[in-house]
Order: sequence, then C-alpha cells, then structure tokens
Amino acid sequence: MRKPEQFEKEKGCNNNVNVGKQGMAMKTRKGLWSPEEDEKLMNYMLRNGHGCWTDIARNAGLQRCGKSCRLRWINYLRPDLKRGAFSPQEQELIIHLHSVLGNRWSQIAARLPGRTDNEIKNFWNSTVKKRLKTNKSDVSIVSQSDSIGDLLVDVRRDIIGESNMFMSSTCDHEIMNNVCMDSSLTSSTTTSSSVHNNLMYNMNGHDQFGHLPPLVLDQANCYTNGGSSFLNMSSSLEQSGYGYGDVLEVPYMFGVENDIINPPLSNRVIEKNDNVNASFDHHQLDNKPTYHVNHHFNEGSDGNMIKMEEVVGFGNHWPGESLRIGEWDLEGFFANVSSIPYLDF
DNA sequence: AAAACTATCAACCGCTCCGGG
DNA sequence: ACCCGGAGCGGTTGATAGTTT
Repeated sequence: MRKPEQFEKEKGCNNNVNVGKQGMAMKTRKGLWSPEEDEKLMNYMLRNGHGCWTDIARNAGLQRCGKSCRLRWINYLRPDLKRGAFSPQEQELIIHLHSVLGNRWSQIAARLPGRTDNEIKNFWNSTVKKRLKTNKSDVSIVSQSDSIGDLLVDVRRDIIGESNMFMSSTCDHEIMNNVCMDSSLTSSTTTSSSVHNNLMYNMNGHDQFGHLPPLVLDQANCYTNGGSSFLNMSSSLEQSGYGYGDVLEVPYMFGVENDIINPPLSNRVIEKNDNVNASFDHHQLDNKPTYHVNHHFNEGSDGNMIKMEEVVGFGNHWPGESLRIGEWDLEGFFANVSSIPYLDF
C-alpha cells in the first residue's frame, strides 16, 4: 500500500501528464485513493462511461494520472467486482488456468468474472507460489515419480484444504483429467518449428537456449486411461516438432522457482492408426460438466499427418463454450503452438 | 506488552503494443 | 517509416494488518 497524500510530477505515467486549464502540467497525486477521490471517479464513470483515461482524470476533477484512474477503476471501483476471498472453485480454476496460460494474469482474470488480474496475481504470488516454495523438497520427490498430477493435487490440497469437495476422493481423478484436458487442447504437430512462450524451437526441438519445449499430453490416451494415474499417460506424451510414429526420449521439464527438475526420461510412441474422426465425451462425476474433444487428422503441407483437436467445452468450467480464453484466440494459437500442463512458477 | 516476523494487497513502474498523424 | 500518446500488461514495492515469539 502506498502513503496517501503523495504528490509527484508525473513519472512512469508517460501517457498522463495532467494538464490544467491553462495548459500547465499539474502535479498528480500518488498513493492510496481517498474516499472522495473514489467517489469522484465512480460518479464520473457511471455518468459518462469509459473514454480516454487522461480525459477522465481531468474531467472528473482528479489530480491523478489517467493510468492511476484506470487501475483504480479496474481493480477496485468497477461495479461488477467480486469482493472477498477466492472460493475453492475459483482457486481451483486459477491453478488450472495457470497451468495452461502461465503468468498471463489478464487472460486468467478474463475467465473469472468479477476478479481482476491484480487480485489473481497477488493470490498466486502469495499463496500458491509460497506454498510451492515450502514444499520444494516434496516437489523433487514427486517429480522423481513422474507425477506432476500428484504435485498439483498436493498443492491444491494445501491451498484449498482436505475437506473441500473439490479435493474429495474423486477429485484426484478429476484433476488428472482436467490437467490432461488442458494439455490436449494445445496438442498439435504442425511445422518444423513451433512457438511456445515466445520461444522458437528448431528441428531438434530445442529453443535458442538449448531447452526442450514443454510436453503435451494426448487427450485420447487420457480418456482411455480414465485418468487413473499420470504415469499411465506418459506413453501419450507428445512433443511439438516431431512427427507421429516417432519414438522419442523426452526429458520431463518441471520448473519451480526457476529450478528445472529432470525426472527420468519417458518414451513416447504415437501411433498413426488412430487417424479417424473421434469424439470424446468425457462425462465427469456428479454434476461436473462435460467437455468434448473431436479428434481428426489433416494432411499438412509437408505430407505429414497433423492431429487436429477441436475442443468444445473446457475442463469442468465452461461446458459448451467455444475454446476461447479472454481475448486470446486459443483456437488460432493452438493451431501453431504446443504447451503442457506444467506449473510455471 | 512489545518486538519481530509474515502475509496481504493496493498501487506504482517500466515496458510493449497499437492506432493515428 | 517514424513519432507520439493512450491503453494495457506483468513485475515489483512497500504499508499495514495479523501472527508469532
């Protein structure tokens, strides 16, 4: 939190040197917002709606930069904001989405109505990250058993609590499926190079730093294995940049606090014989929604078969919803990018 | 009771992206 | 093509509240 009553010539707000009536640059307030300031901004926004934030700051009679007004509105004053602690379901979802999106807080926030990216970021950095740090020794043990899923379960259990419905006896199973679902969404084999997290991977599957890209799990195997254990899914690991039918040794990467842990290698055999259009209805237990994955194969420009997955519904959160997270067109993104269910702390 | 420590979270900072001139 | 300003994002800071010693 910041001290109220701070005044400073604009710095860092490149877009919002507040200009007074005489065209003179005004000093703008910094620090905590007073109730009066909140009221001014709230009233102005409700009357006039969105516009240029610099103008809003000026017209609302605030000695704040537009950037500060925007932040205050988005993070605190917006009428549709939820208050209070994250529900277990929200926590679950945050962890879930982070495994797919990484630190794209705004994208994650877009999937949690009434929550802000700042809120989620704070939650992650304080609660989840810290928890992981505490359990670092456990992490290495878990990783040696090749079970990211177990780790996820551990983390979730730590955060959400044993007694929670989501962590009930059926939960591990479900989480595994969700993890698998996430990864499957990203599964594609496209060109000789692919992009992950803004890194380019060469023909050998290494990025410019010599790292292998994250792994991708195959939804079909996840489904058929019933999510019984993560280990069972190792045979379905895919790595972008390789063709089907390849047998690869893939080091498993798992990052915690910048540590990369390399558990035993896993082999992967992808059969070409599942070149059929298949539809998977994964009916969850109880009233958990259903998601659908349509698998089919298209022939790529290089003649190799490209596995295509169309996902309708996402995890257990948005049944029937098209695959779109926030403003990020994942369908387009996934057409070119591979990802994994990994924790990226 | 007080000091030390820890957790939380509002807000700032610096950066990138994008559109308009 | 370049510059500029606005918008938005992710990382970080630091005040304060809560907890432990």
